[in-house]
Formats: sequence, structure tokens, C-alpha cells
Amino acid sequence: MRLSRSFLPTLKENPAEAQITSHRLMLRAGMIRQTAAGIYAWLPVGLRVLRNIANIVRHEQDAVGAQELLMPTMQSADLWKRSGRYDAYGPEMLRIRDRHERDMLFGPTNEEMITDLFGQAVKSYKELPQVLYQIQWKFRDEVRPRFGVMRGREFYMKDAYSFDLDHDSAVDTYRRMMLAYLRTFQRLGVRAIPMRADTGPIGGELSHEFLILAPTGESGVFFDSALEDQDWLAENVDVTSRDSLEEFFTGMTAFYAATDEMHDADAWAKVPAGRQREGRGIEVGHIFNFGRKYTESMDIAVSGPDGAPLYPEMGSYGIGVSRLVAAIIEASHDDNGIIWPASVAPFRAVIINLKNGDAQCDAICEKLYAAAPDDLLYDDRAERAGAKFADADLLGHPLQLIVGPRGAKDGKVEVKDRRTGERTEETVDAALALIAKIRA
RNA sequence: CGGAGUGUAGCUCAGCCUGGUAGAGCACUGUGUUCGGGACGCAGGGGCCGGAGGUUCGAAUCCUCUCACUCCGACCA
Repeated sequence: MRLSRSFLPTLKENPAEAQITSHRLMLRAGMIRQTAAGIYAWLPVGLRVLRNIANIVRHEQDAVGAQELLMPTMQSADLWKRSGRYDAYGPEMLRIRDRHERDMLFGPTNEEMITDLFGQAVKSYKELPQVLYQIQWKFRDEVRPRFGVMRGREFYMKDAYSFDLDHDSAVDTYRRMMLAYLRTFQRLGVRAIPMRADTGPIGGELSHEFLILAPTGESGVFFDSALEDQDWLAENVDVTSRDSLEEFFTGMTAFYAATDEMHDADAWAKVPAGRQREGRGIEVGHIFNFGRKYTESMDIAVSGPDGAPLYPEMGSYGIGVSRLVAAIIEASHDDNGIIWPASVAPFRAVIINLKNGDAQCDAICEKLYAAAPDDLLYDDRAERAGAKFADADLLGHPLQLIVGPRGAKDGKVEVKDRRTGERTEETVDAALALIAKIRA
């Protein structure tokens, strides 16, 4: 994308309404604009990041056998009356009436709808297990939205729902999803620590929430640093084998991790002192097993081997995709701006032309740009060097390819690593190779 | 939902207390000098002062109502 023709409204000053770093940076970097309290428009650069995150989430869901579908944002209240949650949910649910005076709602979650869809289609135990997911906008009419997309009212979320024949199989699914989550967050370039969670109003016995460490996090966290050091992508787990899943799960849950409300001082004391990590965390994912709560209340059964009705065991698994955009920034920035992990960065690199119109600079920039015009940002604006550097740092591209007359006459490109600040002089070909390596 | 604030140019804000016909910096347009970390000069454009009502000869300024947004608390993917 050529910056001279892009819709990329960066701000030099901090908007007054933004309190936390990620909100400020997202506004300043031209990623989002607020349109109402807790409701945001995603501008081109923000949307790129949102999609990159969603695609990684999607990939890892698919990898454990979940199937993607897409449910509507608008739901009929009838569905919620069947589960009894229409009255139970409270004012957080945005209720709407259509022209025929029918009660509708903007979905805050989709357990009822998925259970109904599942029940309509699946009639035999032979078709289980099933895991279905969607990545869709949700709305919760929070009393007090704040912190930008971190706690907005409208948010983009991956929600998966599983249906299993029996408890043991449901536990397998839960563990499989746990692994998928650990891998997802690792690929996103952040460490999300799974913590045993209170199952709360949803009920059920198994529940973990995933928290990213950041000073602005809303909960206090305590965990064994061994959890940070695991390479879940390399972990060899056969997700079709119960034994292998169990081994993975018991290995992982052996390490202490808890939020302040679940904290157990005695167990904490047993964690080796050098491995005790304490801090604050932002919740970016939550997984539950809640048994037959919905299948029973909505009377969704399949025929068992003996012909008798059988209520499947369910689980639900959420990842806050739009919140992750902010959470990643909270965990990865400096005074000059965002530092994107390469996997989610809006562009692999920015090409900074320090002397627009200079034949050598232009030629080198065009050659670099041609390598991946859809995934590189070419700063070809008639701006001064300082403005281009400042915007490049703010936007947080993993690499900056700086082309100025000084190096250009020798065919050299200066490559700056945003994270380390390290600069090297490269030939055009070497710079091209570096670009190719990002998101390879 | 309780408490506290703020709405003036695209952004950050001054002016309001003590009423007299709207300002600064940045951004934007033109132009010249500059040109490797957000330059400088000159000349410009841009605001029914959130909205409605009231007081007054006169309201951004005082009063009433209303809407929006923000912060603290309780709540939350």
C-alpha cells in the first residue's frame, strides 16, 4: 500500500478520551475511531491486524477439528426464552423490537442458537462429537465501557461450542481446545497463561481463563514461570489419543497459576521462589465445560445406541479477538509506539523513502515494494524524514526499510528492527530476503 | 446504576468567575527557504461555542432542561 494514497489518519497528539496506552496508540496509529460509547469503527490498518489475529485463531481451531460457521448478530428472543436466559441475562443484553413488535436481541453470545441449530440437524450419537465455531461481532451493553476496544460494548469474538456423547469425551475435547488456545496465543506473539477459573453462573466443573501479562490488566495473577517457557507449538500431542491429551493436560496443570480470586497461598508457597511470577493480566480467552445445561433445558437430544434419547455434553470456548488487538499492544509497545509481533503486524515492513523524487531512492523503493505490494507499506509521502520515522515507529512495523540518498548511491538499504532498534546496512537483495522471511 | 467532570476549529486547549459580537498551538491550502528523527517565513481557509428554552439592549459566558462523552465505584469476552 502506498502511504500517499492510504486512509491512515495518524495523530501526533493524544486524544483526550484515551486513558490507557493501547487505546491511545490505536487512535494515534489510525486503527480505530469511536462512533459511540464503546463502539468503534475499524480503519484499514486496524482491520488488517484484526483479520491477522482472526486468521491465526481460525487456523488453530481448524487444526483441532473445529468447523467454522457464521451465525447472525440478531437473534430472536424466543430462543432465549426457551433456555430461560432471556429473563436471567439482565440489561447487559441489548433488546430490540422489530416492526412487527417481535422481541429480538443483539447476541451477546450464542449458546442457545448453536444448540438449536445442532439439535435440528444432529439426531444420532454416531454423529458426535462435533465442535463448531464462529468469529462474529457480539454486543454486551456494558454499564461502563472503557479503555477503547479492551472493554467495548461491541466486540469481535471467536466462540466455539462442542457437543460430546459423554463426559470423558467432553474432557478430551476440552483438553484439545486448551492445546489449540496455547498454540494460538503463542503464534500471536504473546504469552497467555491458562488459569483455573471460577465457573460462575455458567456452571460446570472445568474452566480456565487465559490471561496476557500487562500492567494495565484487570486481575492480579500468580503463576509458575515454567508456563511461560513452554513451546506449545513444538509440544508433541496426539490430539486423537485420550492418553496423549491427558498427559499434556496433567503436565500443564501441574504448574501453579491462578488469578487473585482463586489464589491459594499454600500452593503458591510450594512454587520454587525463582519461578514465582506475580503481576496483572488481561483476560483474552475463556473455556468452559458445562455439561448438559443447555441440551437439557432446551431438550436437545440425539438417539443413543439403544435408541434412548441422550443429552450431549457441551463446552464453550471464547477468544476476544478485538480485545486481543489492544492486549497485544499493552504487552508490546514502547514510548514511540506499537511493536507488533510479526505474525499480526498490519504490514511486514514499511519502506521509507527519505528523498522522494531522487531517481536512485525511488528505484530502490519501487523494487522493494514490488516484492509484496499488498503486505508492505510504502511511505512515498512528501513528508520530512522525521515525520516518516515517527509514523513508522508509531505504527510498529516489524522492519523499517530506510532508503536515503546516502546509502542509495551504493545500492544499500538501511534495515531497522523495530523491537531491538538495531540497524544494519543491506543490499537490496538481502533486504528482500528479510522481508520474505517475515510471515514466511 | 451511584458519585464526579467535560462539551469552543480536524486534534490539544485558552476564553466563562467579572455578559459587549471568537482565540492560540498543531493540522489543512498556496508560496518560498529547508530536507536522515514530527523545520521556518509569508499569505490564506475553517467554528450557529453540543442542543432547546429563559434572563438581558446584548449570552460561549448567567439560569433551567436535555443530549453526548469521560473519570471513580459496583459489573464484565
